[in-house]
Amino acid sequence: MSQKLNKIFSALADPTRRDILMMLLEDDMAVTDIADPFDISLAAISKHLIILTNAGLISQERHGRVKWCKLDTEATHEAFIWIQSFGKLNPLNLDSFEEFLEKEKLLNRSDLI
Amino acid sequence: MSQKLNKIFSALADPTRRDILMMLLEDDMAVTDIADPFDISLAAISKHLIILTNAGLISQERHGRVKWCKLDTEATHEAFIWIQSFGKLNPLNLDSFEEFLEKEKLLNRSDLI
DNA sequence: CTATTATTCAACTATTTGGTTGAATAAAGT
DNA sequence: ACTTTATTCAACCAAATAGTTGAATAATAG
Repeated sequence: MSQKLNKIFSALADPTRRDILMMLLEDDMAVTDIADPFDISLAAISKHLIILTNAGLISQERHGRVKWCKLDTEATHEAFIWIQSFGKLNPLNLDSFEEFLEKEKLLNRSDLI
Repeated sequence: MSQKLNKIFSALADPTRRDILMMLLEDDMAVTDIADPFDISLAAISKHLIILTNAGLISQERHGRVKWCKLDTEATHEAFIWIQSFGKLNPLNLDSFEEFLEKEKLLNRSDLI
């Protein structure tokens, strides 16, 4: 469990990997398509995807020569309940990620860097 | 915001730091007392505390020569809502961390390593 | 069969991380 | 004043991380 949380949180610690997860919120994607918007090599993206897979945050399935990546919410759930255990939190009932982003923009504008 | 999440998640990625946070759930503590149960140097613990502070996960307040550390749930909250934005999660209503741990033991015993 | 496309491997590099030790600072206790 | 206690600083080290490039593998298309 500790090992698993290590992997989950260090996977989430990288902004490229968080971006990838957000892209996968919209739809499952192939490795090359995931790499497209980024300015780093395909090999680097491939490594990120392996890290996300080992953390259980995504799963990959090969179909022919294309490897499809999809979100796997189970690990996310695990991190979620770990954090929630700290209590004193206000769980939100957001219907969508867009709503979340909007609130972030309004509340934390100073913080965007 | 991205910067802040980088710091929060990489702070949470280290098991020593997560242990420290769990200790602080019980009560505020001085640096030396936090270091006591660990097998690493006081200087190493001091560094961990600086990382937790920079991530906003704890706050430190000096009283005389003793520096008291306390949980700061705001940053935790931020990570929480980020993760929650992935949806498809089952927020739990745990009354205590003990209850959380018990469930973890029962459900994930295979996973303790 | 050959070329193209999708993905990963291998070797390498620079930077970051988590640890060490010994010295430094700062506040209290005697 | 001197000693002890609490914490951090500085310099160092080993291992991990995120990136690179070029070659390798594997499946599809022509």
